[in-house]
Parts: sequence; C-alpha cells; structure tokens
Amino acid sequence: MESACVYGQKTLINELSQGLQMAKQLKGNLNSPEARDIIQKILASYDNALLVLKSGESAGQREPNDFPASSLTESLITIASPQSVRSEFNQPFSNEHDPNVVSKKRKGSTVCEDQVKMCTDDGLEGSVDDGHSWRKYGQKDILGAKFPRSYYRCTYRKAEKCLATKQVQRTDANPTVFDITYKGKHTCNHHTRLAEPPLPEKHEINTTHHQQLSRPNPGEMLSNLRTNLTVNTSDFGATDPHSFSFPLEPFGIIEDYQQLHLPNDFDDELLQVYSPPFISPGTSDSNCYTDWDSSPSLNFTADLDRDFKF
DNA sequence: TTAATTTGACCCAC
DNA sequence: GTGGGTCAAATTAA
Repeated sequence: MESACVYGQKTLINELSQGLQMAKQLKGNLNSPEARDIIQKILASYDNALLVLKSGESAGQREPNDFPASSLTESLITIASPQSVRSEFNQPFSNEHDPNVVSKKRKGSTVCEDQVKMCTDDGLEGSVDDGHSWRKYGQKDILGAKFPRSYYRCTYRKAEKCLATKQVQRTDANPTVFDITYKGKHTCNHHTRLAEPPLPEKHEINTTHHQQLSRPNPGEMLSNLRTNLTVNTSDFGATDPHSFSFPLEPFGIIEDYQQLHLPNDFDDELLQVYSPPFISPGTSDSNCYTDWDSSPSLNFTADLDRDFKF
C-alpha cells in the first residue's frame, strides 16, 4: 500500500519533471517576450510543485496520498495548524507561535486564529484575496523580517461589528509568498465568493475524517493534470503577459473535491471547511496548494479549455 | 464626496 | 525599554 503510494508520488514528480522539460523546450521555440514570460510562469509553477513534492518526500512525514483536496489553481497556499505554524521556507513568521519566542499578544485577545501561506503569481499583496472585504489599518516593520507586516480588519467592522482581522506578511525567502494570519471570525454577511477562512476549531475535526476527505491520490491528481492542464498559446500576442494562469474557479474546486471520490458521508459542512479559502477574481493568475499538517500537498485544478495541452 | 490607504503615535505585554 | 498591535489624522484614490 505504502509502496504504491510512494510510487505514485514518484510518478507525479517524474511527470512534473517531464512537463518542466517540455515547457523549457517550448520556451526555446517561442520568441515573443510575452510567451517567454508566460512560460517562465509555467516553469515557476512546476518548480513549486516539485519543491513541494520533493520536500514532502524527503521529510518522509506523509504518505503521498496524503495530499489534501485543494487546488493548485491560483496561489500557493499552505494552511498551518494554529499550534504548528512553521514555514516550509524556513523562516519565522509569527512569534506568537514559536514556543521559544515570547509573545506580546495583548491580554484578552483570545480570538480564534489560523494561518495560511499564499503565493501570489504577481507578487502583489493586493492579490491576496480570500473572498472577504478587508480594510488595511496598519503596517509595522517586524523585527527580523525584511518586509513589514500589514494589518487588515473587516471592512464591515463598524457596520456589522465584524471583528475579523488578518495579518499579511511577505516572507523573506520568497517575496511572492505571504504568510497570513486570520484572527477572529467573520460575523458579517459579505462573503464575496468563498467560505470562511480556515479557523482553528475547524482543524480539530477528527483525523480520520480529515484524511478521508482530503487525500486525493497522486495518480488522480496526475490524471487531472494531464486531462485539464492546458496552456493557450494561440493568442500570446494579445494576452496580458501576466494573465496566464491555472485558472481559479472556486466552485471548480468544490467539483474537484467531488472528483476525488469522497466518501458518501462527506457532508457539506466539511466540504466548506476544507475548501481552499483564498480565491478571488483579482488573483486568478497564480497557483495554489494547500497544506494540512504542515506537509506539502498539491493538486491541480483544471477546468481549462485552452488549446495547448501537456 | 466618500472610501481606502498610509503612517506616526500610542497602548499593552513582556 | 522593546516590540507587536491598534488608533486615528492625513493623504490618496475612486
């Protein structure tokens, strides 16, 4: 069983590697700057996927079929459990979660909290959108961090007394990757497209169920990748150089979950709980993965109807 | 005109 | 005293 899973992961790595090589070949054949830019994004996406997979493999912390049913669609997303916040990029993020660092969190701020890691394709903080409307209320330089931390609160804080806040910080190692900490729960009714961000209590779902619902096997992932991951090369000249994407379709993601042969007793609530939260119309040109239990995971979402197929 | 962002100051925990 | 988090006035954008 386990060996089969390992085989599946190796296969996935091999296939991704092949795709990487193909993309490189394509890069050599296309001369337009736009095409090169787009292909560079393909390469970056593959690199990310390989990095994630290989890191998981080397760490040996997780079986290959432990990949959650997330989508590698627009952004690179990692969801860390509240107590185990650790960047796979090996850099500190929130001292609050480091047992070796004293927290200076204000008294009484016992709101629920959760963290995710997101990679935006354009590297813009504004691309980080989770379906909620946020208003920036502060920015601070953080000790030991290259980039300042931004503080956001719900736009409807006053109108609906919604106390949800989030902190967004660009990681040192990879400026296109953001560590995001959510604090508090949205009490407003202004979701634009998605369910709530993952909240701590939602991570407490029993492990068995968790694994059942979130572990597509690599073979299926690869199959989906082959079937659906396409790149339109027919209109390079007319396309915004930054518009290439593994398109992000929130409800497509839900469909992906369903494609993963989830158990029949998989209920809607849990489906929402494990739906990737960071999807927005404004950030539709990067890729994402979701990581449960601080382990790498990968899934390609793909309802692309492009011309080019790997 | 209104809403959002910026930024320095302030508050609080350590 | 230091550093993280928040406030609120000033500025900018829509």
